[in-house]
Amino acid sequence: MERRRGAELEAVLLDAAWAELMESGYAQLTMESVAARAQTGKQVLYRRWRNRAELVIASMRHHAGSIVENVPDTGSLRGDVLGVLQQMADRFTQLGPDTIHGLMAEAPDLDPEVYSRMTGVMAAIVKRAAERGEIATADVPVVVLTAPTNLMRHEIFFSHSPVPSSTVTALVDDVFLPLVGFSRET
Amino acid sequence: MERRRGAELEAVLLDAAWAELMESGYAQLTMESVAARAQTGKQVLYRRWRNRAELVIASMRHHAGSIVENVPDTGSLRGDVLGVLQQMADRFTQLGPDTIHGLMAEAPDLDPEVYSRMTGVMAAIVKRAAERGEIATADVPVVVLTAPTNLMRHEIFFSHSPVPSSTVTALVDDVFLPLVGFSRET
DNA sequence: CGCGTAAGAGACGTCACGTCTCTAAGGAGA
DNA sequence: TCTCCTTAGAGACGTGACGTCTCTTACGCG
Repeated sequence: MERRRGAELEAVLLDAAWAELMESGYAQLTMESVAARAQTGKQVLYRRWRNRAELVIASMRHHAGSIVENVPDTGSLRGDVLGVLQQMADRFTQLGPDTIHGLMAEAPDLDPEVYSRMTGVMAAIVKRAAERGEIATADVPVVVLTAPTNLMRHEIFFSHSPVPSSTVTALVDDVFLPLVGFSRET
Repeated sequence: MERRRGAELEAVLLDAAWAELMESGYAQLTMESVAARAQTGKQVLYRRWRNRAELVIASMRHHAGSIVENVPDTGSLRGDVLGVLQQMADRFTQLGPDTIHGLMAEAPDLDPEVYSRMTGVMAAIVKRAAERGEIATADVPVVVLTAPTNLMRHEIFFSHSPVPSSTVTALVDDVFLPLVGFSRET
């Protein structure tokens, strides 16, 4: 019997967790079920992660890169913001609300850094827009900068169904753009 | 031994659940602990609520009335919106994030109605403001109407500490009022 | 005054948790 | 090539809470 080790084994574990998550959802995912799917023992999991939440978070990170490394650059402010929000929507509707809520409940110390990340992304987008002259200034209150991503996150968390794209465009056109003094033409 | 019944007993149960929630938090609250505190058996709880989440929600409703029944009327748009947001903040910082997240995770069908409720509250406030002439029109996109309360809810859920009042005022002054075309004087 | 509903109490089976223990694989070093 | 040491693979184990069931007994209703 080939015995897996190190990084190879770890990848198998994370894949097993991801598969379990996609197939049965967070509530059904147990350390036992992941171990069984990976054809190993629970101890192998507990050696690496302290609990279910950490395992699942690691598996999410393993499975998909971060939005931060993939900031859209469409050439227009509107396009960029839509791109970011759409990425968030896609990312999380894949998971479903029960995973999100479960994780929140079990991982009290889920990086606050994760949330502030989006602030940086939005700041970059706004800066570019200002340089292009689309808007007057990149000097925008933080609360405005984070409004679209926060509202998006709110939708994701509280709507029990995938976020419709009409909501995404409304967030951009009726909330964000007006706030940064972007006058709509068309 | 006096045997409690009906509404009297129910109140005792809800109070016990609330006390347990305040004292130990949602994670520590078990059907057993509530039953013990109320000096009764688990069956009495299960006869009324299907699970922990339903019990806790009932206990929250029992303990504090709804914001809807208490819409602020300060005479100014700004004051009214601040009032609503502050009520939300107070309400939920009392509970703590673990209760919120726990409930979300365990009560998948937590009334969507609960969220849309706030839309009505905000609509009423805006309507009054329009009638007073503070703003040009009460015809505001839903996404704008719900922006402040949704952002507030977002803060409550994701900040692990009480929401500072500076955030509350920023939401009103930098996001909501500009969106409804309220020009700040001072 | 007798009946029926539900309170009070707790036993019970189940499930997943997280810990522990044991055997054996297979890489590193001599 | 042999030995040692880490750790994979497997599963037993104790614990805690769940939600169900059962039993006795209080008490409101007719």
